[in-house]
Amino acid sequence: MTALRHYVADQPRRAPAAPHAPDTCCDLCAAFAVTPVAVRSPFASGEEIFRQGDRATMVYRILQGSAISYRLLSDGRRQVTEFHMAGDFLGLEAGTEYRTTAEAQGPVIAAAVRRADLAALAAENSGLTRALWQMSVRAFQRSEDHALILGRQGATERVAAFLLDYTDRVGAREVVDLPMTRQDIADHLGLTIHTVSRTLSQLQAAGLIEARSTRHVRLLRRDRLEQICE
Amino acid sequence: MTALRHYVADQPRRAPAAPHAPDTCCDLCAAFAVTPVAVRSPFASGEEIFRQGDRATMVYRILQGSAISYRLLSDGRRQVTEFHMAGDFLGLEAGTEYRTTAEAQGPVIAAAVRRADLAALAAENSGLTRALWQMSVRAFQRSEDHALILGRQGATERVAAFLLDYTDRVGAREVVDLPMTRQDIADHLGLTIHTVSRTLSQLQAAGLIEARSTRHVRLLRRDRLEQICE
DNA sequence: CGTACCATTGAGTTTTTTCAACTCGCGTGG
DNA sequence: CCACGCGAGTTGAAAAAACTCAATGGTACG
Repeated sequence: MTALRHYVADQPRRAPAAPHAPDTCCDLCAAFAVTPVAVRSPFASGEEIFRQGDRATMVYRILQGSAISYRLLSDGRRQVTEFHMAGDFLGLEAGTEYRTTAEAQGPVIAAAVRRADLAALAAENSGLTRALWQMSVRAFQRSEDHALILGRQGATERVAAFLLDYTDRVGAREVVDLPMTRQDIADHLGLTIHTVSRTLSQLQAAGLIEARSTRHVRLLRRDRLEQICE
Repeated sequence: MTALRHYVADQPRRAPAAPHAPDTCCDLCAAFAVTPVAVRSPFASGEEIFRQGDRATMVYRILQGSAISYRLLSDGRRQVTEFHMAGDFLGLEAGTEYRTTAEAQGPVIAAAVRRADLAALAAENSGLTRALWQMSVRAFQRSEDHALILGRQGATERVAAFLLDYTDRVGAREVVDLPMTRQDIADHLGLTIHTVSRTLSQLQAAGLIEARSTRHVRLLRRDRLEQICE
């Protein structure tokens, strides 16, 4: 699996809207290259990478596949905080405990580093420290954007924003493969599966998107989708 | 532990006037003590401390008074991201631009430090760097908690969570002074002023709170409020 | 083929918003 | 001193948005 790690290790990722600058990634990527890596991967589809409330001992980087992070209320309501893809780091923002559960959405290959090792490295490497800080700031900014959507936008705006954000992050121009279920999208956008489905149907009826299958969407009128988000 | 009391789940509490935020604060506080401080304060009530989109040149620390941070959509919808009180830092979120507008809610006295100076200090002081990182992580965690509320909780749960969070943060036992308007609360919770008002009335009718005046609330049944938040 | 799971769609209900009226407290100026 | 007006807050009734319940459709997989 070391080989696999090299396979995606220095892939520069992420396009326009997602603020994932290459420079901040480098020192972290380097850390993943040099420190003793304890890999628990591959994770099976649906397997938990870590769980909300667990002691946060490891930081992961997804090399292949995608994952989903969520939090649960006691009555089962779920808030999906983020969809992760190859290149993303997981578990960085934690204090002593993971605040979300991270679950593989299909087979996932991930590299792992002990938080303690990362901390030790960071103590000597100011670039790494900076990178860690930057990652937290980015996560904060994404979360704040998300809160704005959840607090103040309607269903159509939420779905449009999701489609744009996700396509940007995977670097897709037009056709997107959505590895998550409608339920996952709903739990991310604070809606029900029904509202998401209806909204997608309406967007298609309006000619803004084309659903080639349930998991493949084509954005026909990106401009108008952006307009919807204001 | 499943989530609830999640609003500020494991935030360290802040004391009212003397915010001795333990480890993370000290180095930052020290930075405010030693660097050339360019104070623009006092800010008049309603005055903007900085504005969304401005180049982020300064970091502030509130010494007296309270402030509110918000973001605006193009059509005027507003999302209040945070209520700030004495001891809080503003503008740390560290892009090149401020992502929110911060506004004084009444006369505010604040200390200010140039971001550049802070960065220079951080380059030599690893404790400060760590503190900066910690602040970002905290902000992220608060924002994630907020997103959970906005995405998955109803009006009563939102208002209850707000009351509990705010009283905790000011360190109030029972009676809280709310320096913000109903509109501010509504824009924080993703509701309308009407729903906030109605919900507070219902909580009072149910005997969970007592509204001594519109800006003074007494929490009679903290246990049941916590229960509402699950 | 049949089963299981996901997704879509319709109908009715609940929650929240919108619209509108009215109250309250407070400061100003007659 | 009191009337007035203004901003903030409350409350009722109607409308809109999203949710729940229920049924149907589609696809993958054994």
